[in-house]
Amino acid sequence: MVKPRSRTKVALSRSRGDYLKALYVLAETEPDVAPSRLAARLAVSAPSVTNMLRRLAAEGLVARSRGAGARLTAAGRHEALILVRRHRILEAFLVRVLGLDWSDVHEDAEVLEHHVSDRVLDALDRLMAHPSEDPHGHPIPDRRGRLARRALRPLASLPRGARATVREIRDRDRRRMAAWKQSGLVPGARVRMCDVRALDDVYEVDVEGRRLVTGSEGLDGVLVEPRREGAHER
Amino acid sequence: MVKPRSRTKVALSRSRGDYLKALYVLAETEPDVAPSRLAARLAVSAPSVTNMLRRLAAEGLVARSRGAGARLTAAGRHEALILVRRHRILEAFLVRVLGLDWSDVHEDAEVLEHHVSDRVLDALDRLMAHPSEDPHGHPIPDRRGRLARRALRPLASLPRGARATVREIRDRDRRRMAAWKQSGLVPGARVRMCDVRALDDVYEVDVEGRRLVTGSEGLDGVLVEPRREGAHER
DNA sequence: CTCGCGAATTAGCTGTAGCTAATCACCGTT
DNA sequence: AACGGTGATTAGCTACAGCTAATTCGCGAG
Repeated sequence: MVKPRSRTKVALSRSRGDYLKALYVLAETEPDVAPSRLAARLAVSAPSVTNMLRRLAAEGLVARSRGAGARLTAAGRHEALILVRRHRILEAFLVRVLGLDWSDVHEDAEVLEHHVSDRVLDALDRLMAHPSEDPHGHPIPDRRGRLARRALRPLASLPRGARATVREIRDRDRRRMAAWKQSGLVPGARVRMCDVRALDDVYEVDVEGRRLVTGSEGLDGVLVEPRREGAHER
Repeated sequence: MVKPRSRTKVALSRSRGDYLKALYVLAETEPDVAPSRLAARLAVSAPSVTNMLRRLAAEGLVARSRGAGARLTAAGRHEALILVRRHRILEAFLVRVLGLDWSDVHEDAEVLEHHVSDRVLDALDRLMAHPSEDPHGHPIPDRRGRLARRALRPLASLPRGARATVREIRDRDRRRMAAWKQSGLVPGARVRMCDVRALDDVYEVDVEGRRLVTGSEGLDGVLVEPRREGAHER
């Protein structure tokens, strides 16, 4: 097909981008990403990972030190963030403009992020007046790939009685996402941790007035920003 | 990568779709499309065309009779029309919603038509209240691939003094398209053929009150619908 | 210090879709 | 009827990105 130029600004292939994004995401929990983790996340075989990492390393996008997995270089991280930006702008568009379901737009954005031109992306961004967050509450990196960093904590980590506001929903499974949406756990929702029984792994959370009782697994991926006591009660 | 299943509804690859669309368009001037014409239009080599036609024939999308070029089967024509529908809906979106330039959206639509899901396409269509034409005046096939056929004629074929309304702008070159836009030759524009000097290949056309003098080449691709004399003067 | 296990890598294939170079086929002249 | 030229096809390669099977590496246990 067409020749994908070397160093120049010619947009990576679908696969390359997916690897970079996965490296970016997985690096959050562990900076050195093992090939096996990449293979699992991308649903490809281990040899495929080895191969692709070799290519990406040759292009200066990832660094590999023997025995210590792979990590993004500055250039690689930049590429990843550009893709994250595209993804989130697209998700915002799909939900806010096209009215598609919040919990269901990931796949479409995943495909389109690799194919939409900068011109179209900018137009989408403009149409929405440059949103700062996607529909799941994730901040959108700016045009240069800079990301506002926020101090959020898992909902399950709130002490009994604490109030907070849901800020981000992190998950790749639309079924769980749909369930959260159902129970009101959406960005902006105000919550209060009513009861924590860590031994039984049971959490009782007040979500905008409705009572949610669930195990910690059912809260995994919901990030909140604690609210001061005495702030305006809803 | 992923396995592109056989007969089932799994959307053709980028290349396959491009061949089908080219066959569809080229068949308008000559039903049997010679491989060389395909090669020229798609900017690929002759052997590549032979190869791809073999594959498409094996899938029942094109028919090849020795010595007589290729033509779409009913199935192939349907696929082509579905792509045409996607393309035109996308162009309409890019212009009407995103405000991109009329003469400049072809390339983006060309890429996106292969990657947008039906769900998103339908949402775009809905957002625009199911447009019947794209920004160049081309009718949009319906969901089943049926296309309203219209009787239009080339602007250059109008006799001296005839009045008409521009309906379609057919061209793949954005420079020419931009030039037409500049001179007012856009779908809906009312024109009158003031003078034809066929020998010198000079045409003088009144476009919404402005005088345009050009050779026939400068009008090629502008299709009009003649207006009755005595219809309401502008 | 060696063994074995699991993770990583190498070897070698598959499929898509492009390419060039070489060959073949048909058609109109002479 | 033979010849040449245009255009189509075959042969054989390249690149990407995946795969399985086989091999190697590194590290902890004995």
